[in-house]
Amino acid sequence: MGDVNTRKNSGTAMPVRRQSTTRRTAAPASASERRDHLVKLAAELFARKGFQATTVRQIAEEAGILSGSLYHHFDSKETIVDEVLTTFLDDLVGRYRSVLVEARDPRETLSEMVRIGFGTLEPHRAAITVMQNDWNYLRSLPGDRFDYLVKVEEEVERMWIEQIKLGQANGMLRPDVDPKLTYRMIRDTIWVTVRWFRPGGRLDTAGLAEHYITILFDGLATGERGDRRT
Amino acid sequence: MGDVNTRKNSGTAMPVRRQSTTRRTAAPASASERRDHLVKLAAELFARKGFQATTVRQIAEEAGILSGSLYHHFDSKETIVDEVLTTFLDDLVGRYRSVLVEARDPRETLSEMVRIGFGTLEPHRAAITVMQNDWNYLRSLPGDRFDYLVKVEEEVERMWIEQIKLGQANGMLRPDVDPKLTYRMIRDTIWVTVRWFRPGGRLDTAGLAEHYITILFDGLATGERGDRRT
DNA sequence: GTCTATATGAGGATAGAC
DNA sequence: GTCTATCCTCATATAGAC
Repeated sequence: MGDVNTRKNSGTAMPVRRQSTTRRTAAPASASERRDHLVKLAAELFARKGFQATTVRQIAEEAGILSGSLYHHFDSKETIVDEVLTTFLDDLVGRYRSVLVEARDPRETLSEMVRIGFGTLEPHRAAITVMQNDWNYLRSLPGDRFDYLVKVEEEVERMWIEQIKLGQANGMLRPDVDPKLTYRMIRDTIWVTVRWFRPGGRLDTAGLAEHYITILFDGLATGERGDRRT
Repeated sequence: MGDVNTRKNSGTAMPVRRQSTTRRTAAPASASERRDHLVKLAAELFARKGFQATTVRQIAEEAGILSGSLYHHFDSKETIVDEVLTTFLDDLVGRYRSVLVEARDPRETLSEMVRIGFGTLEPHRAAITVMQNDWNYLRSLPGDRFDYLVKVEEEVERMWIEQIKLGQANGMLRPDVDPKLTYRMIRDTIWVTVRWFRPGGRLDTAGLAEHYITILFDGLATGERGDRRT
């Protein structure tokens, strides 16, 4: 104990930050890279088997070391999953923000946000999976370590809902849908895709995004209520 | 061991059945009821904490007995979760089938299927949650015990896709969306709702269903591409 | 930075008394 | 049908040598 271990939870309110590790002197970088590599390996295992079902022994084995050695890099298994999630969330929120500062019309902004969501699927597949499957469990752990999950979630929700309301206010979106409910459906639809999305399938994430945007804005119906069967 | 324990996995191909317990003689029914009650308690815990994070001791405690006593009713923790899931899936598939035999126009049938999905949210909230969160883990267990999850999943997928294709064939649904992809989006949107749906909120499940059906068929857009910003 | 060795605890499951 | 008592395994984490 007492090593390079805990890299996070220095913040309090705005939890999404980090990524630029605050490198002290002219550090060798390899330490950080090694750590990142371990986190990646762990993330894959967490995604495949679930956080709890993944043992530190398995993580170590994957890295070609013994479980005890892992504790030179991390002070606990929780710290690892913590880093998996914050890395993803930092990236996600950063992307959202950069779209929002450009402030186009709400429909275009919302489409862009959908594209961002699907766009994170590939680089952050493991993290998203962990978030989906282990959210409840992590939130149920004693302590406030994973409170930031809810914080980030709330910030993202505000971003989406604001755009939806803007769209309704200027007449581009139908006024009779509930903004919050609509947001949740969009959100869920995007993230849950990690369950079945595999790179190299018929559609890439960009294709997925456009497909979804089409249905979302224009609906499945053609307008015809006819039935000519054939 | 060697009791009333294993109640399932007698079948091979068509996995969804059971519920009518094949009561041998004129059994007291309370045995079955007791068992069902225990399954319900366990389901709630599984849903809240995750299958693995839930210990048999917790389940027993919830029931006011000791963990050893649980093994009078079930031969393993897996058997319990198994029963949680099959109970739900039996009901779900049964409901789908009864809609499909009535064969109305595809749009109406699809709407009805959406209603069914949301309709299971309340009675089967715990089971659906478990299925969402622990699917990967259960599937990763050694043995073929949970293979039926995939079997049922495939059957349900066929039902949906057939209706979507019918709708496209007779001109009611836009032909330029991918049926399988569309099905998945619908499916995911419905089930993932268990994450946040709580009975007694602003909308009941029927309201949720109508809200979603509206968006799904008619889309979010009004047609106007204008911006009057008020 | 990794190893060996091990503390420490918890979990699933069993046997047999009541 | 439940309890007591307990087995066995496997988990996270630690201490200190190399």
